[in-house]
Amino acid sequence: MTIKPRVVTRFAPSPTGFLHIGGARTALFNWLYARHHGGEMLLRIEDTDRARSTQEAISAIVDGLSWLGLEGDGAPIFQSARAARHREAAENLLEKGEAYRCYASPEELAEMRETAAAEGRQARYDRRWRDRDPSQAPEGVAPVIRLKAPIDGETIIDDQVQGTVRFNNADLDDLIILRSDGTPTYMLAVVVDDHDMGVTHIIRGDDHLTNAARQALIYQAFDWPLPVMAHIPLIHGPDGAKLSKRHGALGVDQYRTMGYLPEALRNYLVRLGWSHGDDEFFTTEEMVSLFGLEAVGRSAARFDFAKLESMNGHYLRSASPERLVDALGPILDAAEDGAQIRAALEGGAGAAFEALLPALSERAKTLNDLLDSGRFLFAPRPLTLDAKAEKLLTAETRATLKALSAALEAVDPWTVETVDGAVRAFAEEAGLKLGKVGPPLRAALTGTTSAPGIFEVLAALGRDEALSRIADQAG
RNA sequence: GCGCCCUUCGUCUAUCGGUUAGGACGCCAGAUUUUCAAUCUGGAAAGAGGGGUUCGAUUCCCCUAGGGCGUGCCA
Repeated sequence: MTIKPRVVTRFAPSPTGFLHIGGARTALFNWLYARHHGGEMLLRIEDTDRARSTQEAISAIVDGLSWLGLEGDGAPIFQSARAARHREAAENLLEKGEAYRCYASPEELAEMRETAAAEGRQARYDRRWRDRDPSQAPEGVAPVIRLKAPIDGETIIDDQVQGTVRFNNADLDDLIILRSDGTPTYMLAVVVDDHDMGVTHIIRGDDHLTNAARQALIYQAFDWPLPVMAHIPLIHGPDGAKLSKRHGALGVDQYRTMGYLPEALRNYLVRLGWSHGDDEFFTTEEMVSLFGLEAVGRSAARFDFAKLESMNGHYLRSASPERLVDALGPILDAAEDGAQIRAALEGGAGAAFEALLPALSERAKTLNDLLDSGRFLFAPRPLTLDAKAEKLLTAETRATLKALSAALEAVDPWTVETVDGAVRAFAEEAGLKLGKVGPPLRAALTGTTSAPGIFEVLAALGRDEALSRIADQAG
Protein backbone atom coordinates (compact mmCIF):
# COMPACT_ATOMS: atom_id res chain seq x y z
CA MET A 1 0.00 0.00 0.00
CA THR A 2 1.33 3.37 -0.96
CA ILE A 3 0.77 6.43 1.12
CA LYS A 4 -0.18 9.39 -0.96
CA PRO A 5 1.81 12.47 -0.11
CA ARG A 6 -0.33 15.06 1.49
CA VAL A 7 -1.16 18.07 -0.64
CA VAL A 8 -0.39 21.41 0.93
CA THR A 9 -1.04 24.58 -1.04
CA ARG A 10 -0.77 28.14 0.10
CA PHE A 11 -2.05 31.57 -0.68
CA ALA A 12 0.60 34.18 0.03
CA PRO A 13 -0.57 37.74 -0.54
CA SER A 14 1.38 40.77 0.51
CA PRO A 15 -0.79 43.11 2.53
CA THR A 16 0.11 46.25 0.66
CA GLY A 17 -3.26 46.66 -1.02
CA PHE A 18 -6.59 44.97 -0.86
CA LEU A 19 -7.50 41.49 -1.92
CA HIS A 20 -8.11 42.07 -5.58
CA ILE A 21 -9.84 39.90 -8.08
CA GLY A 22 -6.65 38.25 -9.33
CA GLY A 23 -5.57 37.35 -5.84
CA ALA A 24 -9.02 36.02 -5.10
CA ARG A 25 -8.81 33.70 -8.07
CA THR A 26 -5.35 32.52 -7.07
CA ALA A 27 -6.71 31.76 -3.63
CA LEU A 28 -9.67 29.97 -5.16
CA PHE A 29 -7.48 27.75 -7.31
CA ASN A 30 -5.26 26.92 -4.37
CA TRP A 31 -8.26 26.20 -2.22
CA LEU A 32 -9.91 24.01 -4.85
CA TYR A 33 -6.76 22.10 -5.53
CA ALA A 34 -6.19 21.42 -1.85
CA ARG A 35 -9.80 20.42 -1.26
CA HIS A 36 -9.84 18.22 -4.31
CA HIS A 37 -6.90 16.26 -2.97
CA GLY A 38 -8.05 16.23 0.61
CA GLY A 39 -5.14 18.43 1.55
CA GLU A 40 -4.98 21.88 3.04
CA MET A 41 -4.44 25.44 1.99
CA LEU A 42 -2.32 27.61 4.21
CA LEU A 43 -2.49 31.38 4.36
CA ARG A 44 0.75 33.27 4.61
CA ILE A 45 0.87 37.02 4.90
CA GLU A 46 3.99 38.32 3.19
CA ASP A 47 4.52 41.39 5.24
CA THR A 48 8.28 41.66 5.15
CA ASP A 49 7.94 45.08 3.57
CA ARG A 50 6.88 46.59 6.87
CA ALA A 51 6.61 50.09 5.50
CA ARG A 52 3.99 49.16 2.94
CA SER A 53 2.11 46.55 4.93
CA THR A 54 -0.95 47.66 6.81
CA GLN A 55 -3.24 46.07 9.34
CA GLU A 56 -6.15 47.32 7.29
CA ALA A 57 -4.96 45.38 4.28
CA ILE A 58 -4.48 42.26 6.35
CA SER A 59 -8.03 42.31 7.59
CA ALA A 60 -9.32 43.11 4.12
CA ILE A 61 -7.61 39.97 2.85
CA VAL A 62 -8.86 37.79 5.66
CA ASP A 63 -12.39 39.18 5.41
CA GLY A 64 -12.41 38.86 1.64
CA LEU A 65 -11.36 35.24 1.77
CA SER A 66 -13.90 34.42 4.38
CA TRP A 67 -16.65 36.16 2.42
CA LEU A 68 -15.75 33.99 -0.55
CA GLY A 69 -15.68 30.94 1.67
CA LEU A 70 -11.99 30.34 1.08
CA GLU A 71 -10.57 30.31 4.56
CA GLY A 72 -7.13 28.86 4.96
CA ASP A 73 -6.46 25.93 7.22
CA GLY A 74 -4.92 26.84 10.53
CA ALA A 75 -3.86 30.28 11.63
CA PRO A 76 -2.30 32.62 9.08
CA ILE A 77 1.48 32.73 9.11
CA PHE A 78 3.15 36.09 9.19
CA GLN A 79 6.35 36.19 7.27
CA SER A 80 7.70 39.09 9.29
CA ALA A 81 7.69 36.89 12.38
CA ARG A 82 10.11 34.51 10.73
CA ALA A 83 12.98 36.89 10.04
CA ALA A 84 15.33 35.12 12.44
CA ARG A 85 14.78 31.79 10.72
CA HIS A 86 15.41 33.42 7.35
CA ARG A 87 18.67 34.92 8.48
CA GLU A 88 19.75 31.63 9.97
CA ALA A 89 18.96 29.94 6.65
CA ALA A 90 21.03 32.48 4.74
CA GLU A 91 23.95 31.97 7.07
CA ASN A 92 23.57 28.28 6.67
CA LEU A 93 24.02 28.69 2.94
CA LEU A 94 27.07 30.81 3.61
CA GLU A 95 28.60 28.01 5.66
CA LYS A 96 27.81 25.48 3.01
CA GLY A 97 29.59 27.63 0.47
CA GLU A 98 26.41 28.11 -1.51
CA ALA A 99 26.37 31.83 -0.82
CA TYR A 100 28.80 34.68 -0.27
CA ARG A 101 29.04 38.18 1.08
CA CYS A 102 28.97 40.96 -1.46
CA TYR A 103 30.16 44.47 -0.70
CA ALA A 104 29.20 46.14 -3.95
CA SER A 105 27.56 49.50 -3.41
CA PRO A 106 24.21 50.48 -4.89
CA GLU A 107 26.10 52.83 -7.18
CA GLU A 108 28.25 50.05 -8.54
CA LEU A 109 25.13 47.99 -9.14
CA ALA A 110 23.41 50.80 -10.99
CA GLU A 111 26.47 51.16 -13.17
CA MET A 112 26.41 47.48 -14.05
CA ARG A 113 22.77 47.70 -15.06
CA GLU A 114 23.49 50.67 -17.26
CA THR A 115 26.36 49.10 -19.13
CA ALA A 116 24.40 45.91 -19.55
CA ALA A 117 21.52 47.85 -21.05
CA ALA A 118 23.89 49.76 -23.31
CA GLU A 119 25.38 46.53 -24.59
CA GLY A 120 21.96 44.99 -25.05
CA ARG A 121 22.56 42.32 -22.47
CA GLN A 122 20.31 41.31 -19.69
CA ALA A 123 21.08 43.38 -16.63
CA ARG A 124 23.04 41.27 -14.17
CA TYR A 125 25.38 41.54 -11.25
CA ASP A 126 28.89 40.76 -12.48
CA ARG A 127 29.69 38.52 -9.54
CA ARG A 128 32.71 40.59 -8.58
CA TRP A 129 32.63 39.37 -4.96
CA ARG A 130 31.81 35.79 -5.73
CA ASP A 131 35.37 34.53 -5.42
CA ARG A 132 37.09 37.44 -3.79
CA ASP A 133 38.66 36.89 -0.42
CA PRO A 134 36.65 38.32 2.47
CA SER A 135 39.82 40.00 3.74
CA GLN A 136 39.48 42.46 0.89
CA ALA A 137 36.19 43.69 2.24
CA PRO A 138 36.04 47.47 2.48
CA GLU A 139 35.84 49.04 5.90
CA GLY A 140 32.47 49.92 7.31
CA VAL A 141 30.40 48.47 4.48
CA ALA A 142 27.63 46.15 5.54
CA PRO A 143 27.48 43.33 3.01
CA VAL A 144 24.53 41.58 1.49
CA ILE A 145 24.49 37.84 1.11
CA ARG A 146 24.19 36.55 -2.43
CA LEU A 147 23.43 33.10 -3.70
CA LYS A 148 26.31 31.42 -5.47
CA ALA A 149 24.21 30.43 -8.46
CA PRO A 150 25.40 28.09 -11.18
CA ILE A 151 27.17 29.94 -13.99
CA ASP A 152 26.16 27.72 -16.85
CA GLY A 153 23.71 24.97 -17.62
CA GLU A 154 20.00 25.49 -17.43
CA THR A 155 17.24 25.41 -14.92
CA ILE A 156 14.12 23.63 -16.00
CA ILE A 157 10.77 24.26 -14.44
CA ASP A 158 8.29 21.52 -15.07
CA ASP A 159 5.22 23.65 -14.64
CA GLN A 160 1.81 22.02 -14.35
CA VAL A 161 0.19 24.78 -16.34
CA GLN A 162 2.91 26.30 -18.48
CA GLY A 163 4.62 23.06 -19.37
CA THR A 164 8.38 22.70 -19.46
CA VAL A 165 10.05 26.09 -19.24
CA ARG A 166 13.78 26.44 -19.65
CA PHE A 167 16.00 29.19 -18.36
CA ASN A 168 19.69 29.57 -19.06
CA ASN A 169 21.47 29.83 -15.78
CA ALA A 170 23.68 32.42 -17.43
CA ASP A 171 20.62 34.66 -17.58
CA LEU A 172 19.86 34.22 -13.92
CA ASP A 173 21.66 36.16 -11.28
CA ASP A 174 23.57 35.69 -8.06
CA LEU A 175 20.52 37.06 -6.38
CA ILE A 176 20.59 38.71 -3.02
CA ILE A 177 19.06 36.57 -0.32
CA LEU A 178 19.85 38.66 2.73
CA ARG A 179 19.95 42.44 2.71
CA SER A 180 22.71 44.46 4.27
CA ASP A 181 20.43 45.22 7.21
CA GLY A 182 20.08 41.51 7.88
CA THR A 183 16.51 41.18 6.62
CA PRO A 184 15.65 38.50 4.08
CA THR A 185 14.61 39.25 0.53
CA TYR A 186 11.39 37.95 -0.89
CA MET A 187 13.19 35.19 -2.82
CA LEU A 188 14.74 33.71 0.29
CA ALA A 189 11.73 34.16 2.54
CA VAL A 190 9.39 32.47 0.08
CA VAL A 191 11.59 29.45 -0.34
CA VAL A 192 12.33 28.99 3.34
CA ASP A 193 8.71 29.48 4.33
CA ASP A 194 7.29 27.19 1.67
CA HIS A 195 9.76 24.56 2.73
CA ASP A 196 9.15 24.94 6.44
CA MET A 197 5.39 24.99 5.94
CA GLY A 198 5.57 21.76 4.01
CA VAL A 199 4.07 23.29 0.88
CA THR A 200 3.87 20.66 -1.83
CA HIS A 201 2.21 22.69 -4.57
CA ILE A 202 2.84 26.29 -5.44
CA ILE A 203 -0.05 27.72 -7.43
CA ARG A 204 0.35 31.40 -8.20
CA GLY A 205 0.15 34.03 -10.93
CA ASP A 206 2.41 33.63 -13.93
CA ASP A 207 4.05 36.93 -13.11
CA HIS A 208 6.13 34.70 -10.86
CA LEU A 209 7.25 32.35 -13.58
CA THR A 210 10.76 33.76 -13.83
CA ASN A 211 10.96 33.84 -10.08
CA ALA A 212 10.32 30.12 -10.14
CA ALA A 213 13.68 29.58 -11.79
CA ARG A 214 15.49 31.76 -9.28
CA GLN A 215 13.74 30.05 -6.41
CA ALA A 216 14.60 26.66 -7.86
CA LEU A 217 18.23 27.65 -7.55
CA ILE A 218 17.74 28.42 -3.89
CA TYR A 219 16.02 25.09 -3.31
CA GLN A 220 18.98 23.47 -4.98
CA ALA A 221 21.44 25.27 -2.75
CA PHE A 222 19.58 24.07 0.33
CA ASP A 223 19.25 20.64 -1.21
CA TRP A 224 15.53 20.74 -0.63
CA PRO A 225 13.00 19.13 -2.95
CA LEU A 226 11.26 21.54 -5.27
CA PRO A 227 7.50 21.75 -4.79
CA VAL A 228 5.24 21.19 -7.77
CA MET A 229 4.79 24.48 -9.61
CA ALA A 230 1.71 25.81 -11.40
CA HIS A 231 1.73 29.32 -12.77
CA ILE A 232 -1.73 30.42 -13.72
CA PRO A 233 -2.36 33.21 -16.22
CA LEU A 234 -3.21 36.67 -14.99
CA ILE A 235 -6.54 38.42 -15.24
CA HIS A 236 -6.59 41.49 -17.43
CA GLY A 237 -8.94 44.43 -17.65
CA PRO A 238 -11.60 44.66 -20.38
CA ASP A 239 -9.09 46.42 -22.62
CA GLY A 240 -6.51 43.66 -22.34
CA ALA A 241 -4.13 45.73 -20.31
CA LYS A 242 -3.08 44.86 -16.84
CA LEU A 243 -5.91 45.01 -14.38
CA SER A 244 -5.90 48.35 -12.66
CA LYS A 245 -8.18 50.32 -10.39
CA ARG A 246 -10.31 51.55 -13.24
CA HIS A 247 -11.06 47.99 -14.32
CA GLY A 248 -11.86 45.24 -11.91
CA ALA A 249 -8.90 45.52 -9.60
CA LEU A 250 -11.20 46.51 -6.85
CA GLY A 251 -11.07 44.87 -3.49
CA VAL A 252 -13.42 41.93 -3.19
CA ASP A 253 -15.19 43.91 -0.49
CA GLN A 254 -16.24 46.29 -3.24
CA TYR A 255 -17.81 43.48 -5.18
CA ARG A 256 -19.78 42.76 -2.09
CA THR A 257 -21.08 46.31 -1.84
CA MET A 258 -21.76 46.33 -5.57
CA GLY A 259 -24.26 43.60 -4.82
CA TYR A 260 -22.61 40.44 -6.01
CA LEU A 261 -23.17 37.17 -4.22
CA PRO A 262 -19.95 35.40 -3.20
CA GLU A 263 -21.07 32.18 -4.85
CA ALA A 264 -21.60 34.07 -8.11
CA LEU A 265 -18.22 35.73 -7.99
CA ARG A 266 -16.59 32.42 -7.21
CA ASN A 267 -18.34 30.69 -10.07
CA TYR A 268 -17.37 33.48 -12.44
CA LEU A 269 -13.78 33.38 -11.25
CA VAL A 270 -13.39 29.65 -11.57
CA ARG A 271 -14.38 29.88 -15.23
CA LEU A 272 -11.67 32.42 -15.87
CA GLY A 273 -8.85 30.21 -17.00
CA TRP A 274 -10.38 26.91 -16.04
CA SER A 275 -13.05 24.94 -17.81
CA HIS A 276 -14.86 21.68 -17.77
CA GLY A 277 -16.25 21.17 -21.24
CA ASP A 278 -19.22 23.40 -21.92
CA ASP A 279 -20.29 23.66 -18.30
CA GLU A 280 -20.81 27.11 -16.88
CA PHE A 281 -22.38 26.66 -13.47
CA PHE A 282 -20.80 24.71 -10.67
CA THR A 283 -21.76 24.18 -7.09
CA THR A 284 -18.93 24.26 -4.61
CA GLU A 285 -18.97 20.48 -4.42
CA GLU A 286 -18.78 20.18 -8.19
CA MET A 287 -15.90 22.62 -8.39
CA VAL A 288 -13.99 20.71 -5.78
CA SER A 289 -14.50 17.34 -7.39
CA LEU A 290 -13.89 18.53 -10.95
CA PHE A 291 -11.04 20.99 -10.51
CA GLY A 292 -7.62 20.10 -11.82
CA LEU A 293 -4.53 21.89 -13.04
CA GLU A 294 -4.58 20.09 -16.38
CA ALA A 295 -7.72 21.98 -17.37
CA VAL A 296 -6.26 25.38 -16.58
CA GLY A 297 -5.50 27.39 -19.71
CA ARG A 298 -2.36 29.31 -20.41
CA SER A 299 -3.60 32.58 -21.76
CA ALA A 300 -4.66 35.63 -19.82
CA ALA A 301 -8.37 36.26 -19.44
CA ARG A 302 -10.18 39.57 -19.53
CA PHE A 303 -12.53 40.51 -16.78
CA ASP A 304 -16.08 40.85 -18.09
CA PHE A 305 -18.61 42.54 -15.85
CA ALA A 306 -21.52 41.66 -18.10
CA LYS A 307 -20.96 37.97 -17.62
CA LEU A 308 -20.45 38.35 -13.91
CA GLU A 309 -23.77 40.19 -13.75
CA SER A 310 -25.51 37.52 -15.69
CA MET A 311 -24.21 34.84 -13.39
CA ASN A 312 -25.07 36.91 -10.38
CA GLY A 313 -28.63 37.24 -11.67
CA HIS A 314 -28.79 33.51 -11.99
CA TYR A 315 -27.69 33.01 -8.39
CA LEU A 316 -30.01 35.76 -7.20
CA ARG A 317 -32.97 34.01 -8.76
CA SER A 318 -32.19 30.73 -7.10
CA ALA A 319 -31.40 32.15 -3.67
CA SER A 320 -33.90 31.82 -0.86
CA PRO A 321 -35.47 34.98 0.57
CA GLU A 322 -33.59 34.39 3.82
CA ARG A 323 -30.32 34.20 1.95
CA LEU A 324 -31.11 37.40 0.10
CA VAL A 325 -32.07 39.32 3.19
CA ASP A 326 -28.89 38.12 4.79
CA ALA A 327 -26.72 39.16 1.84
CA LEU A 328 -28.43 42.52 1.78
CA GLY A 329 -26.88 43.42 5.13
CA PRO A 330 -23.57 44.79 3.86
CA ILE A 331 -25.37 46.57 1.02
CA LEU A 332 -27.56 48.35 3.52
CA ASP A 333 -24.52 49.30 5.56
CA ALA A 334 -23.03 50.95 2.52
CA ALA A 335 -26.20 52.53 1.14
CA GLU A 336 -26.92 56.18 1.82
CA ASP A 337 -30.43 55.53 3.01
CA GLY A 338 -29.49 52.18 4.48
CA ALA A 339 -30.47 53.10 8.00
CA GLN A 340 -33.86 54.34 6.89
CA ILE A 341 -34.49 51.18 4.89
CA ARG A 342 -33.46 49.08 7.85
CA ALA A 343 -35.97 50.85 10.00
CA ALA A 344 -38.70 50.36 7.41
CA LEU A 345 -37.77 46.72 7.08
CA GLU A 346 -38.08 46.17 10.79
CA GLY A 347 -41.40 47.97 10.69
CA GLY A 348 -44.25 46.95 8.46
CA ALA A 349 -42.39 46.79 5.14
CA GLY A 350 -40.35 43.75 6.08
CA ALA A 351 -43.03 41.20 5.41
CA ALA A 352 -44.05 42.82 2.15
CA PHE A 353 -40.44 42.94 1.04
CA GLU A 354 -39.85 39.28 1.76
CA ALA A 355 -43.07 38.38 0.02
CA LEU A 356 -41.98 40.33 -3.04
CA LEU A 357 -38.42 39.03 -3.07
CA PRO A 358 -39.05 36.22 -5.57
CA ALA A 359 -40.68 38.63 -8.01
CA LEU A 360 -38.02 41.26 -7.36
CA SER A 361 -35.08 38.95 -7.78
CA GLU A 362 -36.38 37.77 -11.11
CA ARG A 363 -35.39 41.03 -12.69
CA ALA A 364 -32.30 41.91 -10.70
CA LYS A 365 -28.68 41.55 -11.69
CA THR A 366 -27.29 42.63 -8.35
CA LEU A 367 -28.46 42.96 -4.79
CA ASN A 368 -28.52 46.68 -5.37
CA ASP A 369 -31.01 46.22 -8.18
CA LEU A 370 -33.08 44.22 -5.76
CA LEU A 371 -33.06 47.01 -3.27
CA ASP A 372 -33.78 49.63 -5.90
CA SER A 373 -36.75 47.83 -7.30
CA GLY A 374 -38.14 47.35 -3.81
CA ARG A 375 -37.50 50.92 -2.76
CA PHE A 376 -41.09 51.98 -3.15
CA LEU A 377 -41.84 49.84 -0.12
CA PHE A 378 -39.57 51.90 2.11
CA ALA A 379 -39.96 55.34 0.62
CA PRO A 380 -41.86 57.94 2.60
CA ARG A 381 -45.46 58.53 1.54
CA PRO A 382 -46.82 60.00 -0.58
CA LEU A 383 -44.50 58.55 -3.17
CA THR A 384 -42.56 60.84 -5.42
CA LEU A 385 -43.41 59.76 -8.94
CA ASP A 386 -40.82 59.39 -11.62
CA ALA A 387 -41.41 61.17 -14.92
CA LYS A 388 -43.08 58.29 -16.70
CA ALA A 389 -45.32 57.52 -13.78
CA GLU A 390 -46.30 61.14 -13.54
CA LYS A 391 -47.26 61.13 -17.18
CA LEU A 392 -49.42 58.06 -16.76
CA LEU A 393 -51.45 59.53 -13.96
CA THR A 394 -53.73 61.81 -15.87
CA ALA A 395 -57.05 63.04 -14.54
CA GLU A 396 -58.70 60.27 -16.50
CA THR A 397 -56.57 57.46 -15.12
CA ARG A 398 -56.87 58.83 -11.62
CA ALA A 399 -60.62 58.57 -11.94
CA THR A 400 -60.25 55.02 -13.15
CA LEU A 401 -58.08 54.24 -10.14
CA LYS A 402 -60.68 55.68 -7.82
CA ALA A 403 -63.30 53.43 -9.26
CA LEU A 404 -60.93 50.50 -9.13
CA SER A 405 -60.22 51.24 -5.52
CA ALA A 406 -63.89 50.90 -4.68
CA ALA A 407 -64.02 47.58 -6.50
CA LEU A 408 -60.95 46.39 -4.64
CA GLU A 409 -62.43 47.09 -1.24
CA ALA A 410 -64.74 44.15 -1.56
CA VAL A 411 -61.99 41.66 -2.33
CA ASP A 412 -61.66 38.90 0.23
CA PRO A 413 -59.41 37.12 0.82
CA TRP A 414 -56.62 39.39 -0.40
CA THR A 415 -54.22 37.26 -2.44
CA VAL A 416 -52.40 37.48 -5.72
CA GLU A 417 -55.14 35.43 -7.36
CA THR A 418 -58.06 37.35 -5.97
CA VAL A 419 -56.66 40.82 -6.70
CA ASP A 420 -55.68 39.64 -10.16
CA GLY A 421 -59.23 38.48 -10.74
CA ALA A 422 -60.71 41.65 -9.32
CA VAL A 423 -58.61 43.94 -11.49
CA ARG A 424 -59.38 41.94 -14.60
CA ALA A 425 -63.07 41.89 -13.81
CA PHE A 426 -63.02 45.60 -13.21
CA ALA A 427 -61.29 46.27 -16.52
CA GLU A 428 -63.74 44.14 -18.42
CA GLU A 429 -66.73 45.75 -16.79
CA ALA A 430 -65.41 49.20 -17.51
CA GLY A 431 -64.66 48.21 -21.09
CA LEU A 432 -60.98 48.95 -20.61
CA LYS A 433 -58.00 46.97 -21.74
CA LEU A 434 -55.85 45.68 -18.92
CA GLY A 435 -53.05 47.75 -20.38
CA LYS A 436 -55.07 50.84 -19.50
CA VAL A 437 -55.52 49.83 -15.90
CA GLY A 438 -52.32 48.02 -14.97
CA PRO A 439 -49.72 50.69 -15.70
CA PRO A 440 -51.49 53.54 -13.85
CA LEU A 441 -52.09 51.20 -10.95
CA ARG A 442 -48.41 50.36 -10.88
CA ALA A 443 -47.52 54.02 -11.01
CA ALA A 444 -49.77 54.82 -8.09
CA LEU A 445 -48.55 51.90 -6.02
CA THR A 446 -44.83 52.19 -6.70
CA GLY A 447 -44.17 55.59 -8.17
CA THR A 448 -42.52 53.94 -11.15
CA THR A 449 -43.46 52.20 -14.35
CA SER A 450 -40.86 49.52 -14.07
CA ALA A 451 -41.75 47.67 -10.91
CA PRO A 452 -42.34 43.92 -10.89
CA GLY A 453 -45.64 42.09 -11.23
CA ILE A 454 -48.39 44.44 -10.24
CA PHE A 455 -50.59 41.77 -8.70
CA GLU A 456 -47.74 40.54 -6.57
CA VAL A 457 -47.19 44.10 -5.42
CA LEU A 458 -50.85 44.55 -4.67
CA ALA A 459 -50.95 41.34 -2.68
CA ALA A 460 -47.71 42.01 -0.82
CA LEU A 461 -48.82 45.47 0.22
CA GLY A 462 -52.02 44.25 1.83
CA ARG A 463 -55.43 45.77 1.34
CA ASP A 464 -55.14 48.77 3.62
CA GLU A 465 -51.72 49.85 2.44
CA ALA A 466 -52.63 49.35 -1.21
CA LEU A 467 -55.88 51.25 -1.01
CA SER A 468 -54.25 54.06 0.89
CA ARG A 469 -51.53 54.30 -1.75
CA ILE A 470 -54.12 54.46 -4.47
CA ALA A 471 -55.92 57.12 -2.51
CA ASP A 472 -52.66 59.11 -2.36
CA GLN A 473 -52.74 59.46 -6.11
CA ALA A 474 -56.40 59.13 -7.00
CA GLY A 475 -57.62 61.35 -4.23
C1' G B 1 17.15 46.19 -25.09
C1' C B 2 17.32 41.14 -23.06
C1' G B 3 14.69 36.65 -21.02
C1' C B 4 10.18 33.99 -20.51
C1' C B 5 4.93 33.25 -21.51
C1' C B 6 0.51 33.86 -24.48
C1' U B 7 -2.69 34.24 -29.40
C1' U B 8 -10.30 30.04 -31.58
C1' C B 9 -16.67 34.55 -32.35
C1' G B 10 -16.57 41.51 -29.09
C1' U B 11 -15.62 38.56 -24.08
C1' C B 12 -14.99 33.61 -21.24
C1' U B 13 -14.11 29.07 -23.48
C1' A B 14 -14.77 23.52 -25.98
C1' U B 15 -11.87 20.89 -29.58
C1' C B 16 -6.59 16.79 -27.19
C1' G B 17 -4.84 15.60 -36.67
C1' G B 18 -10.29 14.25 -39.94
C1' U B 19 -16.40 18.49 -36.64
C1' U B 20 -21.58 22.10 -40.90
C1' A B 21 -15.42 24.61 -35.38
C1' G B 22 -19.64 23.57 -30.09
C1' G B 23 -21.38 26.22 -25.52
C1' A B 24 -21.91 30.67 -22.36
C1' C B 25 -22.16 36.22 -21.80
C1' G B 26 -23.25 40.30 -24.81
C1' C B 27 -25.77 41.78 -29.41
C1' C B 28 -30.02 41.41 -33.19
C1' A B 29 -35.03 39.36 -34.44
C1' G B 30 -39.40 36.81 -32.93
C1' A B 31 -42.80 34.44 -29.21
C1' U B 32 -44.90 35.40 -24.42
C1' U B 33 -46.42 39.55 -21.11
C1' U B 34 -50.19 44.79 -17.43
C1' U B 35 -44.40 47.50 -17.53
C1' C B 36 -39.41 45.86 -16.90
C1' A B 37 -37.29 41.46 -16.46
C1' A B 38 -37.26 36.30 -16.64
C1' U B 39 -38.27 32.39 -20.10
C1' C B 40 -38.49 30.08 -25.05
C1' U B 41 -37.19 30.12 -30.47
C1' G B 42 -34.12 31.85 -34.30
C1' G B 43 -29.83 34.86 -36.15
C1' A B 44 -25.10 37.47 -37.00
C1' A B 45 -20.21 36.47 -34.98
C1' A B 46 -13.78 33.10 -34.54
C1' G B 47 -8.87 29.59 -35.64
C1' A B 48 -3.43 36.85 -36.05
C1' G B 49 -0.13 36.41 -40.74
C1' G B 50 3.51 33.39 -43.37
C1' G B 51 6.16 28.98 -43.95
C1' G B 52 6.74 23.85 -43.07
C1' U B 53 5.44 18.29 -41.21
C1' U B 54 1.25 15.25 -42.87
C1' C B 55 -3.16 11.88 -47.18
C1' G B 56 -5.27 15.75 -43.97
C1' A B 57 -4.05 20.94 -39.83
C1' U B 58 -7.44 25.29 -35.26
C1' U B 59 -4.68 21.12 -33.26
C1' C B 60 2.59 19.48 -34.18
C1' C B 61 7.34 22.61 -35.62
C1' C B 62 9.64 27.37 -37.24
C1' C B 63 9.41 32.62 -38.38
C1' U B 64 6.81 37.36 -38.17
C1' A B 65 3.29 40.45 -35.83
C1' G B 66 0.57 41.70 -31.57
C1' G B 67 -0.15 41.27 -26.25
C1' G B 68 1.55 40.09 -21.23
C1' C B 69 5.11 39.23 -17.35
C1' G B 70 10.01 39.67 -15.60
C1' U B 71 14.53 42.21 -15.70
C1' G B 72 15.20 45.90 -7.42
C1' C B 73 19.15 45.41 -1.02
C1' C B 74 9.56 45.43 -3.79
C1' A B 75 6.63 41.47 -3.00
